[in-house]
Amino acid sequence: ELLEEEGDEGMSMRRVAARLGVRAPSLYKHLPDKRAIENAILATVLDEQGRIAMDVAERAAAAGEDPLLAVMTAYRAWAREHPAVYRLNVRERLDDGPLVRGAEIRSAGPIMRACGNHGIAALSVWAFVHGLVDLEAKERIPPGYDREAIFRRGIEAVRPDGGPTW
Amino acid sequence: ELLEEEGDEGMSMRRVAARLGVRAPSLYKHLPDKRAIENAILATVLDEQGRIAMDVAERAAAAGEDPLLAVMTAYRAWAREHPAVYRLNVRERLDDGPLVRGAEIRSAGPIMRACGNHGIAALSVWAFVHGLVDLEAKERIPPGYDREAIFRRGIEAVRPDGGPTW
DNA sequence: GTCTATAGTGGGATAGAC
DNA sequence: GTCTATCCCACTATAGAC
Repeated sequence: ELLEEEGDEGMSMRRVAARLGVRAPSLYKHLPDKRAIENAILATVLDEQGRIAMDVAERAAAAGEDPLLAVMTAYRAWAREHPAVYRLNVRERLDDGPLVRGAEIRSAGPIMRACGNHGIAALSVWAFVHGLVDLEAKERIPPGYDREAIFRRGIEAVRPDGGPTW
Repeated sequence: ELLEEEGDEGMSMRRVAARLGVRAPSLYKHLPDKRAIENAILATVLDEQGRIAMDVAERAAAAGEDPLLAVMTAYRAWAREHPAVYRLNVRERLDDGPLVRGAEIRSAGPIMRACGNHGIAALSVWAFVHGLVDLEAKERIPPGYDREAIFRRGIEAVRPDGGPTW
C-alpha cells in the first residue's frame, strides 16, 4: 500500500512502522532489513501476476481468443495499475534466494506457455512489452502515435510463427 | 564521469564540487539546481548517441549492410558502456525545455530514418531494444539463452516490411 | 516484543561574509 | 566567485531499558 500510495521513496521503515502502529526500530525484531520487505512484496506480487496471467489465458483459450495477447494485455494493465511495484520489480538485479526466484519463474510460466515454450520468442515478447510499458510510463512515446497499435503489432511480429497456441 | 564511476547515487552536489576543486554551495552560483546538471548531461549524451548512430548507419549503408541493425547494435553497445547515464536517460520523465527535448528528437532521427520513417515500426524497435537492454542489465534474461539471437530476431520481426532502407 | 534515544551517514539547498 | 556555517530533510540500523 505504501509503495503505491506514496511512491518509490515513500516506503521508508519509519512509514511502514507507522502504518503498523509501531516505531521503526521494532521492525528489526522481525526482519533483518528493508530488503526483506521488498523481497516479500516482490514474491507476493509476482505470484499474483502469474495467477492473473494464467487466468486470463485460460479464459481466452476457452473463448477461442489469443492467449498470448490476453496475457500481455494483462501484464501491461497490471504494470499501469501498480507503477511503483512494477518499478520495484525491474529496478535492479533481483535478490537471489528461493523466495523471489521461485516467484519469478512462476510468473513467467504463462508467457512461456502462450509462446508454445519457444523461449526466445517468449523473452522477445517480454522484452518488447516491458520496453513499451517502461517508455509509456516515462512519457517517451511521442503524442499522436497509437500506442495500442504499437502494442498489438509488436506482439504479432515477435511471437512464435504459427499463430496462437495454448 | 562521476555518474559512471560512482554509480547513480554517486553524483551528489558535494562530489561534483569536489571534482571541480570547489565546495558544493559554489555550484549554485552557476546552476539553479542539480536537475540542471542532469539535463546538461542528457543533452550532451543524447546528441553524442545520435551522432554515433548516424555514423554507423552511413557506414553500413555504404557497405551494403543493414543500417537499422547497425544503429540498434550501436545503441545497445552504448547503453552497456554507459549504464548509469543510460539509466538517467530512462529513469523518469524527461525535463521539458528545448535543451533536452531537442537532443531527444535528434537522437531518434537515425532509428526513424533506418525504419523508412515508419514511426510505429521505429518506436517498436526502440521499445524492444530498450526492453532487452534493460532486462539484460538487470540480469533478468535466464542464462543459457542466446541474447544475440533474441536481439537480431526481435529487430527482424518488428522492423517495417520490405527490408533494409536508408 | 515494544519502546526511547541515538548513532551515523548522506542528501539538496540557502544565508551571508569576504 | 568562493567560502564557512548551517538548515532541514531523510534514511537504515543499533543499544539498551522495560
